Formats: sequence, C-alpha cells, structure tokens
Amino acid sequence: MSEALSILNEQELVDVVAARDESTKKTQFTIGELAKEFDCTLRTLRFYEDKGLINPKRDGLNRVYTRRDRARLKLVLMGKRVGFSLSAIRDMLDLYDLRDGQVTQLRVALNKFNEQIDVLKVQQNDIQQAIDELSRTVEIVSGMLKQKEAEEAAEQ
Amino acid sequence: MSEALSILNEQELVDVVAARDESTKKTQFTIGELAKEFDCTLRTLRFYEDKGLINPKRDGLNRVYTRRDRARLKLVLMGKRVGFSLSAIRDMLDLYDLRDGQVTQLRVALNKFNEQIDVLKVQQNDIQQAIDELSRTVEIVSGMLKQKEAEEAAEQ
DNA sequence: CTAGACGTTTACGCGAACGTTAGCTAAACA
DNA sequence: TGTTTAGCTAACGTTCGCGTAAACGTCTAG
Repeated sequence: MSEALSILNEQELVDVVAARDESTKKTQFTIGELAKEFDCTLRTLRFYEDKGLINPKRDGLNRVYTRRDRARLKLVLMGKRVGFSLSAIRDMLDLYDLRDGQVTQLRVALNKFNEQIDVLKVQQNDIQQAIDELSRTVEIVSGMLKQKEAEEAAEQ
Repeated sequence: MSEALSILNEQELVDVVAARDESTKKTQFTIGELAKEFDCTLRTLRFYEDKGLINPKRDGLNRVYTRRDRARLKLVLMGKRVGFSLSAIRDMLDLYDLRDGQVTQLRVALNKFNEQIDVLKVQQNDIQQAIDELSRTVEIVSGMLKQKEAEEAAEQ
C-alpha cells in the first residue's frame, strides 16, 4: 500500500542537514579518512564516540565508520557550529534514533532549533551592549588622552 | 608650578569607567556590603583578591575595602561585562598601577578596548552565521513536517 | 630488516570562574 | 545562656571539549 510512501519517508533529518551527500560512493570509512574530510583530530572522533555521539563498528580493534556514522558526524559538527553543546546534540541524536513517529521527532527538533535561535539572539544582544559600553568608554578615554597630550605639550 | 594641573590630572581611568561615583560618602566597606551592592558573592570577592585584582586591607582578619578597592571592583565587573578575561583585566589594572606616564597607560587601554570591540564584532558575525544556518534548517524541516503531516492525514 | 604510516587504549591536564562543604571566630541580640 | 549574623581559611569539586603524552600493535614499502 504505502510502501512507496514509506520509502519516500526515508528522507531523514540526517539527510536534510547533511544535504543528502553523494560526494562519495564509499560505504566504509576509517577514522583517519573522516578526520581529514571534516578537519578534526582522531582524538575528537574517539571523544565523540566516548560521549555516545557516534558508534562505529570494529574490524578487530580498528574503528569502521559507515555512511550513517558519517552523516551523524556531520550533524554533530553542524550542531557545534550553531552553538549546541555536545550533550544537547547527543539528546537529539538519541531521540532521532527512537524513530517512533518521525513527525514527533521533527517537531522536537524544530523546537530546539527555534529555541537555540532565541538563545543566539540573546547573545547577540549581550554582545551589542558590550560593544556599546566599550565604545562609550573609548570615546571618554580618547577625550582624556587628547587633553593630556595637550597639557604635556604645553609643559614643554 | 604645575601643582594645580597635576591635581586635575588625578582624574583617573578608574573614575572614568566608574563614572566618578559619589553615590556614597563612605570610605570603608565590608565584604558583605560590596557583595550586596554589586550583586556578587563573598566567594567572588575573595577570589578576585586571590587573583590579585583587588587588595583590601585587614582589620584583624576581616577585610576592609577602601573607595579605591570599590572603584577597582567596578572596573573588574565592567571588564567582565565586555568580555575581558580576569587575567586581561588584571594586566590592565597592574599597568594602571604603574602610573608612569598616564598618557601611555591611556593609549594602551584604548588599544585594548578597540581590540576587544573587534573581537566582539567577530563573535557577532559567527553568531549571525549560526542563526542563518539554523534558520535555513528550520525552513527545510518545517517543509518536511508539513508534508509528513499531510501524508499522515491522507493515510487515515 | 626496518622505518614509517596508521591505528589502539588508558588516563592526566587545562583554563575560567567561581561553588561548595567543613570547621572555626567573634560580636550582637534576646 | 543560646542563637543568629557576619566573617575567616583551606581546599576539593565542577563544566566543556578536547590536547597530549605513554606505550604499544600491525601492515606495507623499500
């Protein structure tokens, strides 16, 4: 019945953010490959694994990353760029893995995104106030400086 | 000779930023009074002392803060607001204490202020990019959501 | 045979800015 | 007499996102 639809439904959040990346046909990645591709260190990738953000399989001891791991990593990095903490990102990924109702997941994600936008706007405000306060101070100090320089010149 | 002038010169950076505060005629303050006035904890004031930002005298064991300490505290808090680290603030205060040529000090301070303004502007940019990226994602996810909701409605 | 590339684990360090007990005075009020 | 109130020192704990060894395994090229 809705088989075709459910296949279409397989467009997931990962694909959205990761922009359905077809830049490579590879299905397996080593830790070094991913580190190079996404410009992070091996330590970082291991750390993310330790924090439960990614779950590469093993070939013996060596980590083997699937396309899915790669997509998740992309999400993690995008999350970092927009100011989410790693634990917040993990929460979202975990939720995402529940796969109950996709719709619910999307709603939750949407809420978090909008909340984060608000957080960022508050930060922008704070920074703007800091800039304003600093600018005022610069004005005053500049004035003092000119006066002092004039005084010094007069003394000579 | 320039006695009168040097007295006028006693307008210091502390006074500039602290806006030559005459809100009280008191000359002595306890740690609790300052904590209440500036809305910080005792621990914070002791911590700042430990870091060399303030140097209250002692009456026995108890700390006694002068108007100068109070002004410095005000500088510290303003420095924090505008994004300076405590160590950067301490450097400026130390420099200020050197009292060699006031003019040099003012120039240095002015430079640091302007540099910090630049830093803040960069941060604003970063945040704006994060907001943009998030907003784009919100758009996409919203679209997905609408489509999914439509599909769900159609299945019923 | 050996050097180099690539990988592994365990685990301490850091930097910023305090929070948080814990245990002790000393004055002041009832 | 007891109990708030205000203060003290000393020192460990916290959060974040990794950096940085240390010490070791494994495979390939020359």
